[in-house]
Amino acid sequence: MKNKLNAICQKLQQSEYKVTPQRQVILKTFLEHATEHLSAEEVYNIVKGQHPDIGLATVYRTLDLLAELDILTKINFGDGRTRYEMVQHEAHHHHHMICLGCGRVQEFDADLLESLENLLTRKTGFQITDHQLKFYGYCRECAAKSEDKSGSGDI
Amino acid sequence: MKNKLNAICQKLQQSEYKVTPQRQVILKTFLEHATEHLSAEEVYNIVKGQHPDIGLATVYRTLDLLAELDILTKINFGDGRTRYEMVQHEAHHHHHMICLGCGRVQEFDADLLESLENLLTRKTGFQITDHQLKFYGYCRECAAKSEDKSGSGDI
DNA sequence: CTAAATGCAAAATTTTTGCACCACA
DNA sequence: TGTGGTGCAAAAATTTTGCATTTAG
Repeated sequence: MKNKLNAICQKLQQSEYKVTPQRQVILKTFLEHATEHLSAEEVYNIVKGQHPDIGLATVYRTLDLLAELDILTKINFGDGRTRYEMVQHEAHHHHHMICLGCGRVQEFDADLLESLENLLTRKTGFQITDHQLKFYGYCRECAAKSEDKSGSGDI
Repeated sequence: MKNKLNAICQKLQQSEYKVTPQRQVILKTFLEHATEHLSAEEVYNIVKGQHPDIGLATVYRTLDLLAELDILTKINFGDGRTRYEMVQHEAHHHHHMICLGCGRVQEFDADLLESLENLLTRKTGFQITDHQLKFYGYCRECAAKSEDKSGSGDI
């Protein structure tokens, strides 16, 4: 974990950006919440614990910067705020299953898209650098609940 | 096209919603801009031509309603506003290729995800009702442009 | 030392809400 | 005719920006 933080700080320095304590704390937050998809405000609240007088604007600016540097990715689950997660370059592509019942977001891995990407590039000339796949539906628990009601659709 | 509008209006009536002129004009807008991905404000500006004293709030409320009824889908391309497009139940699932150079959004069809969905449901119990796949990269034109610069990465 | 980064507060944007009035069914 | 829908304006929520001050390199 420390390694990763250092690696990213080096990346910052090499890009002529300064490694400020604020930026470090924000990065640490993402490393320590690797499974979550934090919004700017959530990051802000977590970070205030370790760096009480940080400003929300700094959080926004840092998230923007880190996304620009391909250290974070923006994601949007449709809840009105932009969320961020660390890019895992080594790891397999992972995607999201968003439960329409309880709103929980599960992840799964899949590299099955690569052949599709190649096909698309051949057919359209579009050079793909990244993809994002989301499945919407109902998680096991919510699916079980709505079976009780044996309804034919929305409540 | 008229058929489709009528079908949707019936769906509204059956759900005990009223078919107001505002709702009709908004629906017509989506039928006439089938290839675009309109935001609330864009819809509002288009619709004001035919119904000058419509309110932006009504547009938001109508888009919400239509999304709830599964007539529209919300999409988010990361430009800070929610966009909408008509759901095409008969048609194949289509997805988006978003150019990071010029921002244009192309579409493509693919049903290749179905086997993946089945696998996931078997493994996780997650009942999938919909999916969304986005490819990010560079369209043919932008890819050609950046080849000139023969750069090794970001500018 | 100096350009970049920060904090604060104000502004800009997008979306939601309260309420009196209107109109579809 | 009555309830759901609408317009307006105000509020809420999220994100961006200007500027004086601080700080990393």
